[in-house]
Amino acid sequence: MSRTYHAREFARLAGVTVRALHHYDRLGLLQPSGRSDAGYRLYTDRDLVRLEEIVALKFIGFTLNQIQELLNRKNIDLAATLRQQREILAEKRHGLDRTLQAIEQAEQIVACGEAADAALRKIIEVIQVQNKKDWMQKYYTQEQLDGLRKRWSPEVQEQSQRDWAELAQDVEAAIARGEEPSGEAGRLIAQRRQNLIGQFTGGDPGVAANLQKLYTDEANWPSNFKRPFSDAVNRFLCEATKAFST
Amino acid sequence: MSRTYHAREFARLAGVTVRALHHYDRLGLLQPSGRSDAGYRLYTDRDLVRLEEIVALKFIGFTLNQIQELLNRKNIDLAATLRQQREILAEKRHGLDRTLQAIEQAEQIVACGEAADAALRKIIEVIQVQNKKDWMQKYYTQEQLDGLRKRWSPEVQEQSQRDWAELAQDVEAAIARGEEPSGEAGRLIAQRRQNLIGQFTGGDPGVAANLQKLYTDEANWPSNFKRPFSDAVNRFLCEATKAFST
DNA sequence: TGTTGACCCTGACGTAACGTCAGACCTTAC
DNA sequence: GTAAGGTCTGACGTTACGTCAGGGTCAACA
Repeated sequence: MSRTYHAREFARLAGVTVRALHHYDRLGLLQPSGRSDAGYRLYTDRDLVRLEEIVALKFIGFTLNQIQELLNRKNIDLAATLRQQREILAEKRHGLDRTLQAIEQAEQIVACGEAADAALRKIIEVIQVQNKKDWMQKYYTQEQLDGLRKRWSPEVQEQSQRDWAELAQDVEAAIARGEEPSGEAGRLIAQRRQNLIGQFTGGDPGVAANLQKLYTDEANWPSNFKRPFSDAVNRFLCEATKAFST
Repeated sequence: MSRTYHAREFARLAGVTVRALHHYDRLGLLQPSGRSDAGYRLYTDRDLVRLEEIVALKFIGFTLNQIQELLNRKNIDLAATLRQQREILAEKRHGLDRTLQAIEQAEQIVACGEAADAALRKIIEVIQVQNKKDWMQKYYTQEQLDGLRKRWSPEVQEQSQRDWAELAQDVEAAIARGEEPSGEAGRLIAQRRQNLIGQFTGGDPGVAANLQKLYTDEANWPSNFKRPFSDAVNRFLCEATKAFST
């Protein structure tokens, strides 16, 4: 009843190649039930079941090593395995989405008639922004991130970027005019800084604390992370804040 | 003005490793502008521009070989390049989506308390269905596929599958009773077949013609494509159709 | 001057999952 | 007997580097 198959026929049953069968054989992942006198591999229906399991697990993204472990250890928790694999693939898809966004933004720039290197720079920027995001997320709890996402729409974000840039300019101007951080100009600037930070934290002291932690941890910043202010501006801001912290 | 960088420093500027720089050097993808007396690689700001281009192109999914071609050939059509790459990535994401769906269906089966192999078989089934879809799509034009998608909801599809299965059973019964394809039973069956095909084609003669082409092209069917009817049923259907084709 | 520690070099091997020869053997049909 | 088609093993190629291993360089410090 249980007939045997030669390599080619058996391979076609599961939609793989003969060479793949050789490969699985050498790995010990699927060894044929027997050999003919001439040394030909002879597979059976039981082998087919195993091969189909292998194909299925490979399809959902496991490596051959993982499959070997899964199939050897007898009582696999398939539910957990599937969930874990689903999460990994979902993460991958998320990464693809972000890459696609980067390309789309670059295409926009090309469409606007900009030069090629401007578009490539845009991609680099998107990469860096995303790296930055990933890295910053480590500093906040999941709830804080959820709150931030609600509060921090792209428009708000852009406005905030402009506000900070303007603040930086004004600080430079103040320094150029020889103002002291402890003077009236310093007070105004410290206040504006307070407001901007408040906008970001949304009044949440936990977020504020973590922002502080992130900011003072400069030693651990990723290398290609550009610092927001020049040293001089930074010092002025610090001094002003110290002088007028309520 | 234009200072030079040693490997480590230069690598950090673009967020890559020293070993990657060695690699790009050997490939000729990015050769340092100079070497120190001791043989150390010396990179310049111009090298940095190139490295950043490389990183950007790599990020959006090009291989190093492709990048080399792109950067060497001077006037790249970046717009076309980006579009093409976007399409490739979109296709990849689509594949991921389908894999995720397969996992979710398998999880459902596990959640229903079924055994592990039932879940894995489900995955295999999903793979085969998708392969089948991909393969069948080659036989229809884009417009025909659009029309089919509208007409062919999952429910309709399931109903159709049941109808075909029922028809096959009735044919087997007719054969068992010794009925002739040219008899009254054959006429009824030929009519039911006509109706089912009409349901699929939606009356579109182009779709009907391509379905016919697909069906008669059995020699080219993928190997793991299971044929819908047994030979006997198939023959009966053919004869009946021939006898009563209007 | 010698030494330490931080860099740098090249070359060779490893990775994952097979594909692609190359050289040799088996089977079967005409 | 031979020609066609299937099978075997072994070796190298693929991608983008990581990881040693063995050996040189540079700056500072004792």
